[in-house]
Amino acid sequence: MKSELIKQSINLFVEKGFSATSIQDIVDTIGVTKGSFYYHFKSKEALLMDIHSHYIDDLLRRQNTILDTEKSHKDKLMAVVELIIGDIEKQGAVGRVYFREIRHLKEENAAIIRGKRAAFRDNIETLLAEGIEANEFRKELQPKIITFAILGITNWSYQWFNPEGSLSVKELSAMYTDFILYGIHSSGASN
Amino acid sequence: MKSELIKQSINLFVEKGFSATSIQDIVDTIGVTKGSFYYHFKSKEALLMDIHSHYIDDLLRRQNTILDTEKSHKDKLMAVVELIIGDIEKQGAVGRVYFREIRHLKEENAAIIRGKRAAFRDNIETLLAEGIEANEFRKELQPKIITFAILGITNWSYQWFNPEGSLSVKELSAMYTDFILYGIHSSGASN
Amino acid sequence: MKSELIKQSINLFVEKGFSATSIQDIVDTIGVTKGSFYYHFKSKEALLMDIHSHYIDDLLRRQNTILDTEKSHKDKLMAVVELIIGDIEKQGAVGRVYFREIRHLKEENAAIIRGKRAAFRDNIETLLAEGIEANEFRKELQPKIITFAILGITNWSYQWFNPEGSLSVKELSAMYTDFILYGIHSSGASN
Amino acid sequence: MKSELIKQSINLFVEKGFSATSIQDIVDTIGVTKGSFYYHFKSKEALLMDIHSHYIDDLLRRQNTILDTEKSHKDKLMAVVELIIGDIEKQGAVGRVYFREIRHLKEENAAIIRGKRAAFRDNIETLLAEGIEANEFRKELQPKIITFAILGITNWSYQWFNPEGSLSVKELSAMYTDFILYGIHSSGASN
DNA sequence: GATGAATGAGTTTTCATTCAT
DNA sequence: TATGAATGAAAACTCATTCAT
Repeated sequence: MKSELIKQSINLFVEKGFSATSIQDIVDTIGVTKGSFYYHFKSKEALLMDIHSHYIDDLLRRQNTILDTEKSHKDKLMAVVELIIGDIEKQGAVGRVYFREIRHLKEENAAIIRGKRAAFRDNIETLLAEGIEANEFRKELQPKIITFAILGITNWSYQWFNPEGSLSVKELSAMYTDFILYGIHSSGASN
Repeated sequence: MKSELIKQSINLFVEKGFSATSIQDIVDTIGVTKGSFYYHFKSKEALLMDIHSHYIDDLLRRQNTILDTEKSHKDKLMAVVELIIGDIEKQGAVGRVYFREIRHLKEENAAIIRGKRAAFRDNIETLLAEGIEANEFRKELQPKIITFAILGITNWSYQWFNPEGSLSVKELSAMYTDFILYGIHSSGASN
Repeated sequence: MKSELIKQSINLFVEKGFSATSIQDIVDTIGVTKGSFYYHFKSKEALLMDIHSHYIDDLLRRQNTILDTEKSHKDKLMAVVELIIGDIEKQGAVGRVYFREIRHLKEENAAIIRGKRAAFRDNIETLLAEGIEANEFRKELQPKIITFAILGITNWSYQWFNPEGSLSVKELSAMYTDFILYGIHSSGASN
Repeated sequence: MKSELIKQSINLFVEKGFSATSIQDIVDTIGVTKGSFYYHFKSKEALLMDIHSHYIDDLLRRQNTILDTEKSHKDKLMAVVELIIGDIEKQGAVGRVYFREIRHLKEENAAIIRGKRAAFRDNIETLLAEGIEANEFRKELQPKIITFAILGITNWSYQWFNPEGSLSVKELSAMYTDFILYGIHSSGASN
């Protein structure tokens, strides 16, 4: 029931936004009462924090697995891009909430999430820096800025990409990987 | 006074979000009463629409100037990237509202804005398609998808880039242009 | 209208207690809406503070007048006792709220009221001390403790005394003055 | 466990008031669940009634012992004053609840408690009347009113007296007995 | 142009109580 | 005896909007 509340609230948050979604809206979708909601969550903000925590924790765990498993820096980067974009299929809605609603967490919680977001970003930045060192990526790149560019590409796709359309998640990942790589690869040649 | 209301509301919308900002919050910052607000705006949503309209109209106008003025497709693309990123300096706050709060427009108005957004996007898509045709860009690219990638890079920068930091708007534009070009340019070589 | 809200809320607070009285209860008695209440008061606690402030400020002002006007310490004390008890007639309800509900003020406000209560008490204590000095009252008394005893007598009367019964406010004051005096007067003889 | 619930609830009622204390607050202090509470008490009001009943029954029993044991009316009165004030030490918290929260009993129970309060008061009134008859106290006193004065003195002390301060319960009783006596005693002379 | 007062519908949250296990 | 989950009613408070002046 708690997980049902989370699931439905995510859909509503995507559709109407966090502030514009009322507890009443949420409980109505599964036919329980507001009291029930507050049995499971201390507050509306606590629910939002729950959503954010689970999402980024899961993402970080899988990112670490990739970094431990893949061999070349290029492969690592490709896998991370696929990780983010691949999620649109199963967790697109959560992702949209995650990218959009962090400002409705109270400062204390926002700081925790921002810390984890930074860790996720730092992992990419380090990956780029090491790839440059290893001559896999272009020397003149600034890892920090390129990291933001890559995240812009992947994260923005949550705003427009419909995985049920004619383009699959796999195909989009491939295109974006190609786009990113042949901008940062030390040789400028395409495949 | 109307423009003062717009200016202050933009700041508040950035800080707290549209839903979480009350008319009272807005009028308090300039020391007038709610009645005054309703003399100038029909509703809270009308104010939001006003902000959206001016922003996208201005952007479209400048984009068209670029498309009419610049020569090569490469130069056109570079200028459009600079247009978006350069705006962070003077209109960063409006941009953040524009990217974030469209879902609080009523459907009728949202449709208008979505139309103009699509026009802005289509212009880039067309530019890419023509660039491919003209052999300036790689043949195998899908203009529509690459457009989203480019917009991801530029629009996402509104979320993190601080133009008062050590990196200037000019420098960021240059880096991103380079990053984009040498991923889409038919020759893979960097400058 | 603001004063009407205060008046009715006092009656309800006496009857049901502060916590058990809802804003709805209050506004219902004068047929306005909750919104109106919150236009005039920032919160329920602010209303309670308003009641407390006015009551004690008025009391202190009148106590000071007495201390400045009356001649002997005995007369001053009698007048203060009459002040407190006499108020039951016109402000009995406010007094009952004042004595009972201070713990529902937020700490910040409670401290202010406690300060003024202490001032009122200190004035009596000083009066007693000076009366002892002047040989009007018994030497062995501890002014501080006797002050509490006197306040106990007068304040407790708000809990049981009905000024519309067979005993008038004047008569009660006289009885209590007599009771107090011939316990503290240096001669133990009654009149 | 039942007695533990009573003990902790008394502390909370003193601190926050009956209405402002939730069942959750109570059970949290001893680490059980609300269900447990309702195994032991039919309702929140039943708990309050339990507290009131035990307190006044105990007080009445001890008052009767005093009335049966002590010889002179003066001694009886002194012992009753000591009884009330002495309780601040061991049962100060219950007393504060008892004086303050009677209005949260349902009418049926409030009537029972009011009856017992009246009995306690009547015993003092009778004691005074007999003392007057026996020439121990002043003829012109109205026993009923003086009873309220005495109760005012003693009961009010629950609002300010800290038995852990520099003044002991014994000392306070002595002072108040002296204060009361040499106001009502037929001879006006102090000890 | 601007204000002050009011509204009504809605918001988040609390809480005494119940009950199957 | 005790718990965990749920309820329903009500609480305090907010807020976009209106309107007479």
